[in-house]
Parts: sequence; C-alpha cells; structure tokens
Amino acid sequence: MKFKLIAYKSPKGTLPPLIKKFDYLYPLNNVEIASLMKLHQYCLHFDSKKTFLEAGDMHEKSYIVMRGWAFRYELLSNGNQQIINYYLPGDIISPFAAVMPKTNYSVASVNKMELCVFENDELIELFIKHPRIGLYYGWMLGREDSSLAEQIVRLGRRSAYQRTAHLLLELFHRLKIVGLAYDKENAFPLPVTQQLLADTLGMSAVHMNRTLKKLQHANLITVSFEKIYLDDIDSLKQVAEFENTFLEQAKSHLLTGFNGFRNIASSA
Amino acid sequence: MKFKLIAYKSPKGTLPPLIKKFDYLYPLNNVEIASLMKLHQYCLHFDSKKTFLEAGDMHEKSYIVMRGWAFRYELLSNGNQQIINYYLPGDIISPFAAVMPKTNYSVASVNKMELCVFENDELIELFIKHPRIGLYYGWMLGREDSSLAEQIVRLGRRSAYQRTAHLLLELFHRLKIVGLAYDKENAFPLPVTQQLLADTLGMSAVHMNRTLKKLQHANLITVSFEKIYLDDIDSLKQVAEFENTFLEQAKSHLLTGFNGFRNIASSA
DNA sequence: CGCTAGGTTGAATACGCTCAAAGATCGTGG
DNA sequence: CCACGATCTTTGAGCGTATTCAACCTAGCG
Repeated sequence: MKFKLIAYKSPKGTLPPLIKKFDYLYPLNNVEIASLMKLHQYCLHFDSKKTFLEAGDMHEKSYIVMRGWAFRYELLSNGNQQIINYYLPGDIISPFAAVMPKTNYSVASVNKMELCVFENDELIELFIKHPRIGLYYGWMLGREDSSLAEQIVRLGRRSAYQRTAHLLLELFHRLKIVGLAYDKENAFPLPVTQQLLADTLGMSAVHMNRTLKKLQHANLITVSFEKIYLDDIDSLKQVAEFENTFLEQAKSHLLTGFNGFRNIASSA
Repeated sequence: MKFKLIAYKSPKGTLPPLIKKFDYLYPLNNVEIASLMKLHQYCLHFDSKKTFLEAGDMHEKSYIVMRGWAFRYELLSNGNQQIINYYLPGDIISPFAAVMPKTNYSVASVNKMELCVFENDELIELFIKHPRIGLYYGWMLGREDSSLAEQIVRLGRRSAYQRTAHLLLELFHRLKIVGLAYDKENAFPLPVTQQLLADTLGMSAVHMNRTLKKLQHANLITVSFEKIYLDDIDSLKQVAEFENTFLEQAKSHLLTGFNGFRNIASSA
C-alpha cells in the first residue's frame, strides 16, 4: 500500500491531540513541544473501514491518530473477530514498532482518519535527547496496559450489561481528555456499529442490541445518530463497578510525588 | 509491609532469568550484563498465596521475578476475581511503576517466591546510560502487550475448551524461554489450582475441571501432580488456533532487520 | 426506486453457571 | 502413625444467559 504523505498543518492555536494529552499530564516546555511536533510532519489519510495494518506483516512505523477512530483486532477461523482495543485521537498505533514489528494483529479504521507517521529512529533519538519525553511515552504505555487490563476484566467476569456500561464509560473518559466529548451533556460521538461493539465485548450483535435497549429502558443512556448520551453516569458507574483510577489519578501523582523529573534535566 | 532485604546471589555459572531472556533476544555485552545485575542487588521472599501489592496503593518500585509465580488480578464486588496475567521468572512486576504508580490491580504470589526489587531512578539512569537496555525493556513491554491482547482474544471469542488449550500453550512457551519447562517431555510445572485457572479464563471452577477432563480424554494433555504434559502439541495448537508469532518471531527480527542497534552505541 | 448496511425482534438451542455433595490429598497435631 | 481438618478435585442436576437462525424493518445512497 502506498499513500501520499501530506505535511501536517495544526489548526491555529491548537495542539495536536497527543501533545494535548501529554501536556494534560504535566506541562511540557517549548523545546519539548517543538520536538514532539517533529513526529507530526507527515500525514496519511484513510477511508472508513480499511484494514491498513495486516496481521503478520512487519509494522515498522508508528502512527499518531489525529482524527477518526481505529481498532486493533484478530480474525478467527470461524469468521468471528475480537477487537482488542480502540485507537482514539492522541493515541499511538504500534507504539512498540521500534522493537516488536511483527504481530498477530490487524488494525483497521472505523471512520475517515488522519494519521501522522514517524520512524523508529526518530522516536529513539527523541528519547535520548529528551529523557522526559521517554517518561511521557512510558506513562502513555502504562495507561494502555491498564486499558487492556480493564478489557480483560470486562470480558472475563462481567455480564453483558455491565460490560457495555463499562466500555461506554471508558470511551467517554478517554475522549474527554483530548477534548472530543460533549462535556456538558455527558455525551460523545460513537462512530462504531453495534456489530463492532459486540466484537469488542465478546458477544453477538443480537445480544448487543438487546443490551443497549435494556440500558436505554433503564434510563442510563440514549443512543441517537452516531452519538451516545450517558444520562445517568453515577448509576452507570455503579452498574459497571467502574474505577477511573488509571485515567484520572495518574495525573496528580506526577505533579506531586515523582522526583525523577527534577533529577533529570531535558538535555536541550 | 516490611521485609528483610537479602543480597541476591546468582547460582554459579547461571544468569538471572531476566538477563537470560534479554540475552535470548540478542546477545548482551558484559557492560550491559553488569548494569542489569545492579537491578538484582536486593531480594524479597514471599510465602505462597500472599497479596503483596494491593489495588489502590502506590506501586513505587518494580520487581523482577526470580523464582515462583505471581499473578495480577482484580476483585469484584460479588467475590469473583479476574486474573489479568501471570508473572513467571524473568518477568517484571509493575514495569510502569516509574510513571504510573497507582493502579486498580493487586498482585499475589502463587507459590513461594523470590523477587528482586529496584527503584525507579535506577531504571531511568540505566536507560540514559545504556540506550540499548531501553530497547530490550521496550521489547519486553511489547511482548507483554501481545500477551494481554492474546488474553483478550481468548476471553472474548474462544470456547472454554479452546481457551484452556491456548493458555497452556502460552505458558509452556514462556517457560521454555527461561529454561523452566521440561522440554523433552513437552511438560511444565503448573503450580496453580483449577480455581485460579478458572479465574484466569473467566469460567467457573466446575467448568474448568470438566474442560481439563475433556482435554485429557481427547489425549491432548495429562495432568499429574503440579505438572502438566502437553501430549499432542500439534492438535492443541490446532484446537486453540495458537500463533506464537509474538513469542518466537520477534527474535529473528532484531538480529537481522533492525538498525537502531547499529546507530546507537552503548555509552559505557 | 431499489440496493445495501445496519438495526430490531422472536423462538429454539447450547454452553457454561450455580448449588450441592461426595472423593482425594496433604499437612498437622495428638 | 493415625486422625482430623483444610484445601482442592470431581460429579450430578437444574437453570440462565447469551447464541444462532431467520425474518423483517429502517435509513442512506446511487
């Protein structure tokens, strides 16, 4: 697959979502922002529903999601697929490409996407020049580890009803951080089909449909056109036993407790 | 919790399992081995069935498993637990502690364990001094990411029978790398109870028992005292649709394709 | 206007759960 | 050395959640 690379142009006055996320964790200095901008030089554009990374192929580059959603999945021989996780704006696809280019998983777009590509060598240079950025990167990986762990708990030990509530809450919180949720109305754009939600939560599309209906009848959510309202977040959290430790508490810690930042000066 | 720290003594002529694993990926030089040994200075010992990291507590240190098995889990309000992953010798517990000390998860020992503790600052210093070690660490994190992804696919889209076969194959392969499987007889020590296996694969202990029986009657495995034989690996792989890409193919790549190692000299 | 993709609903079925009780194994203390 | 308790394993029976299959509905698009 060949795609035209287009220089990335940040809309006036806004930072790319990855930088926004890092800055949300702990303010970046200008040198660091400039260095991170170098990862945003070239963009790819994809249509919806395209598998752009195939299982078994070498994944030798990493991608930053600028717009749109993607997901990582595995296909099984009976035609079923399991979605492992979603990539939202600000997330990095194949963050381990530098050291683990071969994987069992494919990655596909949900809707129209804009991605920035960067090379392994750029990333490694960045870490050497700016050790602090390595810490941000590590923090991001740690969040993703937690996110996969949550997905495991959802699939292993929660009912379909709880699973669905739990996933919706997680997506809402992740989108909020990059400014893509409708904060005031507790809603967010949900571009995925019920079939994809079912493939995410290990259930059939039929049962996904019934479960969403049940959540609506309980006045917990409202589903409108590609947009979902969390009408009663407290009840949803209770139903799902949702803990957002890994999404919210992480922030305060690096601000207060961690002294690695003080010992290690950014070398620029 | 306070524990006496005991200096780690490597048995004559053997390397600690973490170093063995790294060296298996790509040979380490003596300086790097010496640096990694510094992470092995202090040991903790735990009895079996002790939760030594509690959900919600600060996880400010990382631990290298020297002997024994541990697992990361989440407890739910109905008393059920979901095991997220196992930590085998050579694995690092809380590898993101440096940047993400607060988590939702607890970690407990399966059997008697020996762990080496190290501080965040030591790790970050190591990365700065020896960038190559950062790559090994990243490779290890990438494998763990794949391992969690496999667990998600198991739980989401495989039957109890397939799940069980798949997990056993993964454990066997991971133990082989650190030299803890009985290679010739295709067997390995399995110190966990059927209840824990059930908690790993999101099923009841009763059904776990029936599933193991079914695998035995199909002549795929033999369970003896804390030891399990994979009598027919090919059939097991077929049943489970087991792909070991992430465990075996990763090796050859760094040996041949990756040039980051050539560009970046270890600075010692 | 008809095609296609996605959503909705019903009915029969199956996989795995819960509850319950009985074996097996092991460590401990009498 | 045996008895006892604790933990783990095994087996049976009834039940429930979620699946499968099938049909129909709906909305967007060429």
